[in-house]
Amino acid sequence: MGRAPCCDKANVKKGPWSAEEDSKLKGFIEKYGTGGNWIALPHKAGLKRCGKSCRLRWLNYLRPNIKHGEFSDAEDRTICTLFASIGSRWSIIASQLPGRTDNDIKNYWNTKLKKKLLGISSSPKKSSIHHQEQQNQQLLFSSPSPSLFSNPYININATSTTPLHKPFLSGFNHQANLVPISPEAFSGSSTSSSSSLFQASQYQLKESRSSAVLVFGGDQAGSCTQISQNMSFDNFMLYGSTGFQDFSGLQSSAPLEECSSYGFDEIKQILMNSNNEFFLEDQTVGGCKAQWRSMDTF
DNA sequence: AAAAGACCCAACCGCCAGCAG
DNA sequence: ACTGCTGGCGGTTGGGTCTTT
Repeated sequence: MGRAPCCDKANVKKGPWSAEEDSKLKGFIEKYGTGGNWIALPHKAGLKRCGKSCRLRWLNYLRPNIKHGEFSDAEDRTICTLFASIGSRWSIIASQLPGRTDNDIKNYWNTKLKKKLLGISSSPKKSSIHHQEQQNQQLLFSSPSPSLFSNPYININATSTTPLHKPFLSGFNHQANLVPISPEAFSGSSTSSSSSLFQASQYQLKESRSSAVLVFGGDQAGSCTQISQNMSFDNFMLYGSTGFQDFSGLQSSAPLEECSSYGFDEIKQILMNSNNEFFLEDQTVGGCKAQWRSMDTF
């Protein structure tokens, strides 16, 4: 036997909300709050709606300070970066964009941003899509053009031959106001050892407020190959895991500058010369095999 | 001008985790 | 420990609108 429905479906209205319904719901919540019970709310507010429907309407439309309309470039970048890092965790992504709802971002991603990143025009002929993707891929993978590093939408991903955690770190620079992602954001994808690593990463993020962080891997806090100089690298995201499975040595917390084995120019050169794959050898622990790919893998 | 196709987005659906009894 | 309920979430849908033919 299935679960009992949350409401009497025969007696609830469905479909678009009327202005009168909006007004009733808004007025009630502003006056009494939700009372922590959405199921009972519609009856109290005099609405013939399912509680879930009321909740959705409030959260996505009626709630104060909801931002509607065009997404800014900064918002685009934040969405891209987070999507590359944590995937379709829309509620988490929304929490980094004040005024935006998860539904809004999800719709925006599915209808516009994804296409924008792939360089697909708004009304492509079907046969041209594949060709366009191929072109994009070619551009990302083979061109050593400097434009590669000024394209705000390029994503770089790293994977290990023996993946342990995905992702173990995500660093992003949202304007000057960097907001570290909490370990809870990755529940289900982390282990105790990666949690320890994450704590170190969080510290590093805070310390590099005005610059981007690139981490390739490592089995100790101070051994991650990373770049944190003042460079316009805030559009790049790379994550991966080390080939080492033993995280027990996690205890050092070397300053950022000291644990960088590679400079920006070196990384740039490696990426330009790579054939979709490269191996980074960290002076401390060995290294990690990393790959990068174009956005069409999303 | 009309039909067809594409796009957009509000809303729904079903699953899952957490909690209370 | 088990069960049922609720809130929260992500995926999907459907219908209105816009664009193209």
